[in-house]
Amino acid sequence: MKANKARIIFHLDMNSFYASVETAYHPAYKGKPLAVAGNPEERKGIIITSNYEARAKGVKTTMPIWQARKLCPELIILRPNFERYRYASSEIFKILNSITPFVEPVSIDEGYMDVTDATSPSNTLQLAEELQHKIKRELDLPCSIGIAPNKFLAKMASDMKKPMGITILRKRDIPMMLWPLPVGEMYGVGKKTAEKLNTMDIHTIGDLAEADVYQLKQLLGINGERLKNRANGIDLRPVDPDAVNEFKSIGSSETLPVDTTDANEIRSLLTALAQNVESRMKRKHAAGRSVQLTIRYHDRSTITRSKKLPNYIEKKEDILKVAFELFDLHWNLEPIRLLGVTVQDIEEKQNIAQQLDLFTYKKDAEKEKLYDAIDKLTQKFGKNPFVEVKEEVNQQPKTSFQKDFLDDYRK
DNA sequence: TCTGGGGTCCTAGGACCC
DNA sequence: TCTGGGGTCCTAGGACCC
Repeated sequence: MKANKARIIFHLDMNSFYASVETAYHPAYKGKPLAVAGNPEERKGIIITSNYEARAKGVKTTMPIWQARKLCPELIILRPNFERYRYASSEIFKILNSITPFVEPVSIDEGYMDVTDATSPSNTLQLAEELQHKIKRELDLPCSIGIAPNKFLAKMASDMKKPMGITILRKRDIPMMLWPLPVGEMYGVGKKTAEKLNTMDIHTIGDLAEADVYQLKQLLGINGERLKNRANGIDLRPVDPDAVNEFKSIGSSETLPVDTTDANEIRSLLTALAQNVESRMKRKHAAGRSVQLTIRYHDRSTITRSKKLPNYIEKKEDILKVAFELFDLHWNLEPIRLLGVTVQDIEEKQNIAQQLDLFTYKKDAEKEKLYDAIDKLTQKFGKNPFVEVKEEVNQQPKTSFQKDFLDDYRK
């Protein structure tokens, strides 16, 4: 990236994605109010996505189904079909990648592209139109595209015209297009932050742009400064195609059909959650060093309890052992609404091969071999690299001496 | 008659070490 | 008889986003 060249960033946002995919599969639903929702027999029966016809009747995401039906009796409600959405998503990103390798997926239905070197400024709008039409033509899916010199402005721009909109937001457009918006509509400002900003008499993005940075930092910490910069159109984050692979946690949670205190039910749900986490970790060739348990009680109060482990783990049994341990330690015996299991501090296995090789196979023969090696190397180097931890070798090399030892041991 | 499930990032306090 | 200051790691919770 040439430093002096202004970037051209696209933010592409699929319009009511799940609902649009369903309509593409069932053309007969076109033009009718439609929503994708969980099981209406259970309380997870809430609206996940609705199309524009349904939104016009007041149907909104997270609304319970019974409420949506009241607002819109003719609403077509479908169960989610995630394989379908994942497949559509991968087809979309194939199209984006055919234009430039600088594509950063942010979620299943949204991504950034750095097209600086894939187009010239005079052809940018045409490129966006072609892209939008191609996705519509080939997949029958509508999207909106924001075009701007950075990610934040592109994100705000893609939100301005929906569905099937294309919006250009240049630096010079900021005072007219961005500043009049309520501060709560800014990406990164939720309900709580908006309330806090209101106490500083900041109501629009323009107010935020000229607010005192020290006061903002007092109110919001480091985020205060960042938000002020964004409001002024400053955002230097690069489009990072690898970001999608740098996940840090994998978790699974589920709301029970009814609150429970039944030990068997709890055990079997935790087992299923651990199983789910294991298989997704396997798919991503990952292992993790920390397990977190989430308990949501009948009154929706939620606690999280976690434990950092000496080793990377990947197996269901290992995850489950820690989850049960945390559960026994922290459950207050109140009825439970939701349980969750998450593995954190995740690494791809190829990056932790050394530790897995050396430290998780430490049992028995492997351990003997290791101790022999330590003895031998202690003589060779004149000191024991693990002098303080000989009985507990489950740790990463910290000193260059320990690292040398590992390198030598692996030969 | 209510509010899912998947994530990321930041903050703050306590333990521990120097 | 009293007790600094900095740094890192771990844990829990909160805010936000899709």
